[in-house]
Parts: sequence; structure tokens; C-alpha cells
Amino acid sequence: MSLRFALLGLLADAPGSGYDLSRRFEDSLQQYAWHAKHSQIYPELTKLADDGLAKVVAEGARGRRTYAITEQGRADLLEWLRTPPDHRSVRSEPVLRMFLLSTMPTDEARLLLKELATEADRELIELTEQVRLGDEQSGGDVMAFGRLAAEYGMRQLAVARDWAQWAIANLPD
Amino acid sequence: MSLRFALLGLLADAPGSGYDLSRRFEDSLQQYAWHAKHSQIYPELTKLADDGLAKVVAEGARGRRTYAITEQGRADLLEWLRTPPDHRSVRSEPVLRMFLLSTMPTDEARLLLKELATEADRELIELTEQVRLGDEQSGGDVMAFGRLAAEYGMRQLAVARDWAQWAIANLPD
DNA sequence: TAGCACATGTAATATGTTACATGATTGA
DNA sequence: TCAATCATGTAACATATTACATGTGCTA
Repeated sequence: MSLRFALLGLLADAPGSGYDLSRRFEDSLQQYAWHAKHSQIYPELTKLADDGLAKVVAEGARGRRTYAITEQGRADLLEWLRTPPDHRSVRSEPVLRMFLLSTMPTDEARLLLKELATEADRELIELTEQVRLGDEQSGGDVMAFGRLAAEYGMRQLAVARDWAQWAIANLPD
Repeated sequence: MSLRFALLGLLADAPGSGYDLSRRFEDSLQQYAWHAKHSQIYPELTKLADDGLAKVVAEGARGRRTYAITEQGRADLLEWLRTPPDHRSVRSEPVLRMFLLSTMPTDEARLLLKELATEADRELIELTEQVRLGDEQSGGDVMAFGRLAAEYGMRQLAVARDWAQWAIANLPD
């Protein structure tokens, strides 16, 4: 069901076509929260419309159909957010790789950790700049879509970098 | 393929039956990295054995079969860890929910953020104690299975808590 | 006028979940 | 002897990926 609510969430922020949502998925949710290909997004939008949670509000060139969230869609999304999940559904290949680092020879683990630290730092710098630009536009509103998540992303990247450096420093010789 | 390598990783640490691995999955990988039910684990173990990456090393009461990783299994696992992933495969419902917080009324978001902060703090205390106990037993070896990941988990929990508190403090009135 | 980004879909396959199904051993 | 935990599996269904398939509009 998460894909459904991810899409409703994006539509709650602004209407968009399958193509738009596919792009917005990549730009916002992809890195830390959820991902989906267009081949999953298009059928799900059709279902959303069938269920009355979204509707086509415009048709444009090249068969483009812009969807908007309906009142019912907003209600369902809110309801879902209000209901505490009974389990923690997480699948993260990067974190799985971190876990399995201890099955590697120490030297190789150290190498991977170094790459990880460098990469996290690079991404942190990039995201920080993006956030700065966004804050300028929104006047620093933390309830702007994606702003809370971006803050979380920055803090996560800092953790990834610092953790990797800690690990390198504490590896046996 | 991640499930396969998650299982190989657990087996690289110690042999175990499907039942064992199911438990070890819950105890270690579940929270931050990966999860799988027994209905997925048993068939995958059979495939692992068919492919020569694991083998049955003991049979016990109640049809219990203990699997161990083979040389080929270790080689495949190492090979996988060495190959940098070309995409970031992450699916996290908790983070998705954080993302969608900005589609809620501020008051409700504030409430959820408070619960989140409290829960993260509670879990952090619990995990910290577990890590302390583990360190006592292992003599503080960071390459002990799960130790790097536990450190990452602690830091992540601290981030979740601090981020939620930051969000609460910066929410518009 | 060629190449790129836009734009949508389906089919085959792989992965993951829920429900069904069965039975043994252990400890209170 | 009863309940919990141990122990393994399959079937039906849901979700997600990869490959196939088609065509438009813009701009250099």
C-alpha cells in the first residue's frame, strides 16, 4: 500500500501526470523513502482514479493526463498517516551492505568505508546547497513539501559519514 | 538478490537452520536493513543449496536442517560486496511517513513528531544497553557481526529523535 | 532532420506477503 | 496434558522489475 500513499502524498503537494510523478519520485522520495518505476506508477494512478482518490484534471499534448488528489484521496492519506504502523517495513540495500561489512577482510572493509565516507560527504554538501536554495524560495517554511525530509536526509548523510570514520578509526589493525 | 546475500551474510557469521535464520533476521537485519518471512527464507535456502552456495551440515529433531555457507558462497558474497551498486535501493515506510508529514495539519504533525521523538529515544536507550552487553562479551571488537550496524543504528536513532525535536521547534504556530 | 526529452502503456518474470497446512519437543 | 516454541513447507495473491512497444513535440 505504501506506493499508493507515496503517490497520494506527491499529489497532495501538487497535481501532476504519471511522467511528472515519476520525476518527482526520483527527486524526492527515491533516495531515502521509496522508489517506483513508471511501469508501476501508471497502473497505480489508474487504480487511484478508479477508487476516486485521484482524478484527471487536464489532458495535454502526447496523451499527457494530469491527475489531482480528490477530497476522498486526502481523507485516505490522512487516515493512513494517523494510523500507527504495527511493523517497521524497511528494505535498504545500502544498510544491508554496511551490515555485511563485518564478513569481509578488514582491509577491504576499510576501503569500502573510506569510499562511503567520501561519498556521504559529497552528497551532504550537495543536499545542503539544495536546501539553502529551497529555503530562500519558501522563506524557510519547514512545512514546505520535502523540507522536513531534506533535513532528515542531511542528518542521515552526516551520520553515514561520521559512522564510517568512526568505524575506520576503530577497525583492528 | 538482496535476500540471497542477506542470508549468505548471516551464514557467513554462523551456520543455522531456516528457523534460526528467521530469528536472526528479526534480531539483526529487520529493523534497519532487510526483512523476510519464513515462507521466503526456506525456499531461498533450498536454492542456495542447489546453487552450491550453502549446504546442509546437520539434521536434527523435528526435521531441522542446519545450513552452512560454502567456499563458493563466501566467494559470491565477497564479490557482491565488492561490486558497487549502481542504484540506491531503499524502501522505508517510516521515512516515507516522515516525508508525508508536511501534507498534514501542523497540529497533527506536531503530535506524531512528539511520539516519534519519544519512541526513538526509548529505542536508543534499549539498543545502547544491548551494545554495551555485546561489547563486554566480544571485548569491544568492532568487526563482531552486527557491531558496525548497531553503531549505525544508535546514531540513526539519535538522528531520528533530534530531527523530530528540531522539527517541533521549527513548526509554524 | 536528428536527437532528446516527453509521454504512456503492457507482458513476462521475479520478489514478497498472507493464509493454509502439518507436526514434534519441551517445560510448566 | 496443555501451551508455547520449534520446525518446515506450499498456494494464492500482491507488489515490483525488466523488457517490450509505441509515438509526439521541441530545439539545435
